[in-house]
Amino acid sequence: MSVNKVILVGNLGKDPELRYTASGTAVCNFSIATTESYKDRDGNRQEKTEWHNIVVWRQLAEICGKYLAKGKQIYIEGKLQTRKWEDRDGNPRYTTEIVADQMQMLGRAGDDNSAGPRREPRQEPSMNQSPPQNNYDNVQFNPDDDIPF
Amino acid sequence: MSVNKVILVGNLGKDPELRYTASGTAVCNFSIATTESYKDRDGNRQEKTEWHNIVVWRQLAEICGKYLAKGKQIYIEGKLQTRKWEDRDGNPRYTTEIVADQMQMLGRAGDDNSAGPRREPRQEPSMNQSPPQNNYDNVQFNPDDDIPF
Amino acid sequence: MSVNKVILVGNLGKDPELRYTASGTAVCNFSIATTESYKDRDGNRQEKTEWHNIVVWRQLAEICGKYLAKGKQIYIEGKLQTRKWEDRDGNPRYTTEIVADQMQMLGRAGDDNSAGPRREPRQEPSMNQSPPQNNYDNVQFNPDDDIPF
Amino acid sequence: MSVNKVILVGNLGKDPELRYTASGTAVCNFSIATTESYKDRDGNRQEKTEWHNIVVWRQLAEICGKYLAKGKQIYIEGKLQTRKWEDRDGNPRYTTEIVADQMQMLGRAGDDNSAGPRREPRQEPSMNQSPPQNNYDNVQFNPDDDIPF
DNA sequence: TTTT
DNA sequence: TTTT
Repeated sequence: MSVNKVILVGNLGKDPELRYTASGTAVCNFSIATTESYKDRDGNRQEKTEWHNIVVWRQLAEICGKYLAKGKQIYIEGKLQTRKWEDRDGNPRYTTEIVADQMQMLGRAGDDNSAGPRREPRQEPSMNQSPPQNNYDNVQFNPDDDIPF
Repeated sequence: MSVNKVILVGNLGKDPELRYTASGTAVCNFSIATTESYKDRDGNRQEKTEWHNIVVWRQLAEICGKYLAKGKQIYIEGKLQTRKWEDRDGNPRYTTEIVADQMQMLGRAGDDNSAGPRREPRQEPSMNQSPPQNNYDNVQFNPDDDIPF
Repeated sequence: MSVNKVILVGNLGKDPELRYTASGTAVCNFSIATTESYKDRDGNRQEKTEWHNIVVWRQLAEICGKYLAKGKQIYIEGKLQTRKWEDRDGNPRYTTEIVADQMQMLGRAGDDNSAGPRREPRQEPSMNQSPPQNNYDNVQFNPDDDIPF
Repeated sequence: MSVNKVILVGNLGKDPELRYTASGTAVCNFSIATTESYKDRDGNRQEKTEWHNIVVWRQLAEICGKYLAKGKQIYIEGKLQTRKWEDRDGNPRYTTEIVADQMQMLGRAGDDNSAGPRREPRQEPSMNQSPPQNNYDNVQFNPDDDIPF
């Protein structure tokens, strides 16, 4: 009885990060920027950029890790999810992410947005970054789990 | 060159809060829940509820303040916006909200989702709540501003 | 490299029609109305209703046949598809439908939009209707086919 | 109490056609293709292309007429509308179009999807084409009308 | 053909 | 941190 849907078209700010949970499930993180232009009260054109944290799981994670790169323009469809975590002082903190289940690379073949792997899919060495980076180490997925979030 | 769109169908967790900026612009805040059901690894049906903070401005804010109420099911369309604020220790904190520009009340006349004002639009007494409540007092809008965010 | 998405919230004009292809694949057809209100040049409020033909396949078709009914308000997500057929004079004709892959019943339990089967899922006796009714008799699906359209 | 929304990312099949109603309102028509790939029952990758007729009004029509061209990849957001017309034998016919209110050119500067006017906005000489081309000649709009469809 |  |  509910709908939770996000649709974004934007550009990656950095290369995506592909990782694996302890049980071997692929997860890919990256952020994309959307920019809105508007006129301020003086009639001058201004821009406002919004950054969105994207999480992708399983097969689509592998594809994102393999084909996406900094600067690429993509279409993302997914759902909003707010994740709770604790900062170093044990205080509760919340981070909102888009859990994407569809991704389309935009632009046409021949430009930087063309198909074809950009590089060897690079697995990130570790996950010691401070939040909002998720640490999935303590998540005990089976690789074939139908992960519900 | 970008798209930032959120579509939600969910139910209000509380009555909406209608306020006005110092310059008289109406702003309405409320949160809605979306619930997803899935089967866990034991095959049992589980539910996961997500809460979304909604912000509405100007005329639509007045409508939301007047017609929405706790429990009502609505359709929301808007954009994602992450707002930065400081906690009491001066640390940067971020809250993600949906700035809605379309709202539809769902359900049919005769149920609790019917049309007709639920009450006198209630203006909240103050805005001294802790974040993620936005404090718009220091925002100097003109009422007719084309507020860009 | 493309996106084809339709999102509708509207009411069924009639009970849905559930059928099966020769190979046993369930297909459900119904139409929903969306209504837009606007002001004409005299400032009078006018309404314009749009009718949308919905097609649903397989498991979701069974659900729609079982739970939907005339008047119910639903959320539909799917894709646009234009189907070519021939009228009685052999002229080519085109009908645009929404092939839905997600459906949500709206409203809350207790009203007419509540859950629970409305009746025995009724299979339509035949398909001798004139277009835009699709005649799937000559479609040779295997029940488990991953029907691509 | 309803929602009627279409979201497309696709490529123009031809240059857009910019026209004006008798009262001077700009209207732009073009079609875009979306392509879906799937595997047939033999496991072979197949493609299915869908064509969508787009109608844009007023200021956005001028922009589309000026900047869009055959082959360009765009994002379109709008609503479904089925228009009734009569064929030469006086039989009723129906054409479904997307009335777009948002358009974004995709891809990055430097490729064929770059910004900058492609040519002088070309006004089509006449509108004697057979349907589904709309003939707006008998529509009596005032240029500033808030055209409701 | 629905609904408000 | 992107892009225009």
